[in-house]
Amino acid sequence: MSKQDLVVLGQDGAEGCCPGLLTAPLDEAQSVELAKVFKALGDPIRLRLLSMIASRAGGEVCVCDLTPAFELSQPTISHHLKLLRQAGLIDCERRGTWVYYWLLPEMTDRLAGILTRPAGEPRPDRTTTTDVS
Amino acid sequence: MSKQDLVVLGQDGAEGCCPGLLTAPLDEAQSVELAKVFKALGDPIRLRLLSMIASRAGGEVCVCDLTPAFELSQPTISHHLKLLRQAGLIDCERRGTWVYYWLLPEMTDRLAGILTRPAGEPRPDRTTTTDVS
DNA sequence: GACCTGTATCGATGTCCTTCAATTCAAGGT
DNA sequence: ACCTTGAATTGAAGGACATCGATACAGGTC
Repeated sequence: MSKQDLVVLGQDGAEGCCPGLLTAPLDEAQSVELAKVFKALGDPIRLRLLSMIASRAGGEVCVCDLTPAFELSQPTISHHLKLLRQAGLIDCERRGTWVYYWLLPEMTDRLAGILTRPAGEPRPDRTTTTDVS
Repeated sequence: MSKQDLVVLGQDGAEGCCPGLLTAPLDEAQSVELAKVFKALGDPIRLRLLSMIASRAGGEVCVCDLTPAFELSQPTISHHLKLLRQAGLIDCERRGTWVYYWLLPEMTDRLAGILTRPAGEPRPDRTTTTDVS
C-alpha cells in the first residue's frame, strides 16, 4: 500500500536545482507531471487534509481522526487521500486496524523550489520594460 | 481589463508571514481560496503558459507569441490565460492591436511560502514516531 | 470459526472543465 | 466608412471529477 504509483516528476535533484517554471519554459512532459501534483492541491478538501496531516505533531495522522473533520462520506475522504498519495504528497501505512498518513516533504519542498524565482532577479518591474533585443 | 476579479487569498502579509498549510490546519475559507490558485496551476497548458510568461526576458509576452506555441485553438489559449489571470498569477494590458501578459510574482511568492515548512522543523522522520501524547 | 470496526474499492450520478467553431469586440490602416 | 488583424466571448459537446451508497477487504476480538 505504500509505494504504489507515486508520480515521478523528474529525477533532477542532481542537475543543479530544479529548472524552475519561472526561469525557463517548461517542456510538455514536465508540465504534465507537474500539473498532476498541482491538480491534487487544487481542491479545498485535499488542501485541508494535507494541512491536517502536515501540521500534526508526531508527523502522522490516523484516518479515523481525519474523516470526522469533514461533512463528507468516508469513501470520499478515502478517495481524496488516495489522490494526494498518488501525487507523491503523502504516504501511508496500516497498523492494525488503523491507517496512518504522513507528509512527504520532498514533494512540497520541490514545489516550493519550483515556485521560487532566482534571488537576483532584477524585478521585471514593467514600465521599465528592459527591452532585451 | 487589468484588475478584474483577482482572487483575494487573504490580506495577511501583515500578520507575521503566511499561516503555512504545513504548520497549521487550514480553515475552510482559506482552503477554498488557495485551491482556486492551485487548480489554475493544475493543467499542463496553463503551466507552460505561465512558465513562458514568467521566464520571458523583459517581463512580458504578447499573446501572439504564446498561441502558436500550442496545438490548440486561439479561444482555448485565451481561456487558459483568463483562468491564470483570475487566479491572480498574471495580469495583462492591451497595447494597440496586441495584448501583453506578465507574471504577478506576489502570487508565486506567496505559494512558495505556503509550501515551505518552517526551517527548524525537527524532520518528522517516522519510525522514530515522536509520540506526542 | 463468526463477528465487529476501520478503511479501501466499485458503480452510478450530477457537476465542472477543456475544447472547438462561430461570433463579437478592439484598434489600426486604407 | 470599410476592411483587416489580433484577442476575447459565446454556446455546445465530450470527457474528467467529486460524491455517494453498497460492497469488499484487513485485522482485531470473542
